[in-house]
Amino acid sequence: MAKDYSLRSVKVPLSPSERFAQFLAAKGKRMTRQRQLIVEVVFSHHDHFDADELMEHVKDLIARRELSRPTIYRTLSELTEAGLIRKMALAGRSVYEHQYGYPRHDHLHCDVCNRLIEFHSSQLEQIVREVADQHQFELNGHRTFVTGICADCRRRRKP
Amino acid sequence: MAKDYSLRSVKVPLSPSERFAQFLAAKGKRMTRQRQLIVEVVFSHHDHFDADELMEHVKDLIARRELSRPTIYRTLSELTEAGLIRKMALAGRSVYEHQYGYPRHDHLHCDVCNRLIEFHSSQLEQIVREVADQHQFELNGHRTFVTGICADCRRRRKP
DNA sequence: CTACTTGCAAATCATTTGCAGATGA
DNA sequence: TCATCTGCAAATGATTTGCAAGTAG
Repeated sequence: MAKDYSLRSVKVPLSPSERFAQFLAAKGKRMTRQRQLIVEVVFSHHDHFDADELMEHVKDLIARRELSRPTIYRTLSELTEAGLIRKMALAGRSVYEHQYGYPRHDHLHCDVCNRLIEFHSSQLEQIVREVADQHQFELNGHRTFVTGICADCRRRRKP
Repeated sequence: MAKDYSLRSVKVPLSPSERFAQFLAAKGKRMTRQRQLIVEVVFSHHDHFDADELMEHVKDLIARRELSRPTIYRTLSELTEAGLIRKMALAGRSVYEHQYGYPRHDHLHCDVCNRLIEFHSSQLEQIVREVADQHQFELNGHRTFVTGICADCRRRRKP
């Protein structure tokens, strides 16, 4: 079920769910049926998603009350805390993406179709390092969103 | 009442309130006492702020019911639409900053004290142009947030 | 005049929390 | 066993909306 990966994945020693189990154990927390399920769904395809989109993927389970909204929100927080996924604030709601096993990157955001396109630039990273340095800033990371209109939407607009 | 401006301002033909009046007129809208007041408060000092902080600046007016929360929200949207201010999603809530009469810039965000520090890098802008180009993306703008720990907080931590 | 605005109260919307029963180590 | 979970229902908190009364042009 290969998707349109714009960046390659990175080899990791543990699967996301193993890595999550490890994180939970270190915190005295447990790997439950629900948490297991959520990691698997989240990592079953590379995509940007929000809580509602994830909800959509498991709506039958929710209907069967084998999973609930609060648990999804709770688990997304834990996955974020564990560094498996990354949370970003985009137009009101929270959007998540894979972080574990996936290289650092930034985003192009299409104002028309709302799509997020990934890119990586080591020059950009270099500049960020320099700027942090100039401000005696202890660098943790950065996020760049480039906004505009994607190639597809441009074509669609000017036929 | 000079603040710690990290970037210079830019000459503009109209004051923010004049510019706003013009925008409103073009839309068949009116310059009211409340809208006038809000532009003035917003542009009375250069700062990043959210709706609540603005509320705080005018709490006496709200108490006297010369102004209300909904009007503040409504006006912030209009100011954003008019391009006078810029809205950014930061940790849950919306944060605003001046755009009119103020040069483009990006931000360093301190994870400890939450402060936003502005910087400008034409190299960064150049890279963004190149990336957009490579993706046949019609560039509108970009936002970069560099996260980490600011100089003050580092000093405070390691004495 | 009269369409645009405002404050108020109530509605939204996404997300969070308290709690009693269920369950993983 | 029993502390950690879960689903439920209700709470939150920021922002938005419907509406009757006020006001700018």
